[in-house]
Amino acid sequence: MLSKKAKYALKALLYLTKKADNGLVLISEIATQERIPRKFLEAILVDLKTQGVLQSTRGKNGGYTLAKNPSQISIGNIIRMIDGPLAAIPCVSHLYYRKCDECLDEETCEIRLVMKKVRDATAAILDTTYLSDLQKITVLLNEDPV
Amino acid sequence: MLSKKAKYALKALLYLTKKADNGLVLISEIATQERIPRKFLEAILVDLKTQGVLQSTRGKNGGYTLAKNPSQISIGNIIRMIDGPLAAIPCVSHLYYRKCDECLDEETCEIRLVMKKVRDATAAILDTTYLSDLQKITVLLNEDPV
DNA sequence: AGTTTGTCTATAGAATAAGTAGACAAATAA
DNA sequence: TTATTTGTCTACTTATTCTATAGACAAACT
Repeated sequence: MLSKKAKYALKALLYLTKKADNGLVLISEIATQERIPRKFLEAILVDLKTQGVLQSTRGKNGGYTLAKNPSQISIGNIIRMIDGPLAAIPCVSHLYYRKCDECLDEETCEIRLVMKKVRDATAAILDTTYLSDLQKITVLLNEDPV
Repeated sequence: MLSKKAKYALKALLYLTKKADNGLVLISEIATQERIPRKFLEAILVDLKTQGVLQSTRGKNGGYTLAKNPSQISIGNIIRMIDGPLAAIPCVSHLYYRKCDECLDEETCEIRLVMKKVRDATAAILDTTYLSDLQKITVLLNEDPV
């Protein structure tokens, strides 16, 4: 399961993608619009800033904005930043590989084989879907039929 | 992440698949061979029995065995029995559907769209892979080259 | 100097995961 | 019938992670 934290991160980034041309956006605006607990969101945004996807300024007229082009921020990486590995078991993760505790022989582990397939299928989707792609979808859905 | 419980369940079922022709298998044998805490495994097996994939008898010469053909028990359903939905967010689950708390409009939710793709890709793999398929893999790997 | 807005540190409460203990019930065997 | 073996049930405990909140602090602007 995706944590609420990761979901909030995605919502916030999507919101900032929408508002990308309007300059800085207040934490409290994002919180209200996306129904995210303010203080919780605060921590998430600081995290995303540290990871390099967000920029911020303090004081009057301050706020948050994307630090990169939305076409360079993949959904896969956002989830990794917050929740860690996409893989369901550590031994098939690419970036967070870890041996499973009880596993005797990784090479012949059947569970590993299926889970690797699942991880690869998941990564194939999430690592090729960017904020900009999702943004387009909303734009399309919001367009009034001619 | 797959819970340890689900992983233990898979390991136990795979072990029983291997031993399917040898009649009943003791909990303690599975626990030792697969390095699973005995008491914890006990609870898992009772669970799997309730769900209809295992049979058991008590007393001398008792133990556990599969209640169905390994070609009828999919990895997807085993995981569902123990961990619940395969989907990363409740609103894209088929069997455990639930509206997301903060979601204003499910129809236009971009996160939902990507996560649905991921869920479908995952289910496509896990619901078409059966214990018998994984069993074959081990058999192949264990065969000595001619 | 005052106001606005993000930042940092600490903590708390709830839920879930992981594991343990011990009495109990059924099947078999002596 | 009694003893032994093996699964079952109930109740905890412990640890970890998730979700969220409070409040002091720091920078930017007016």
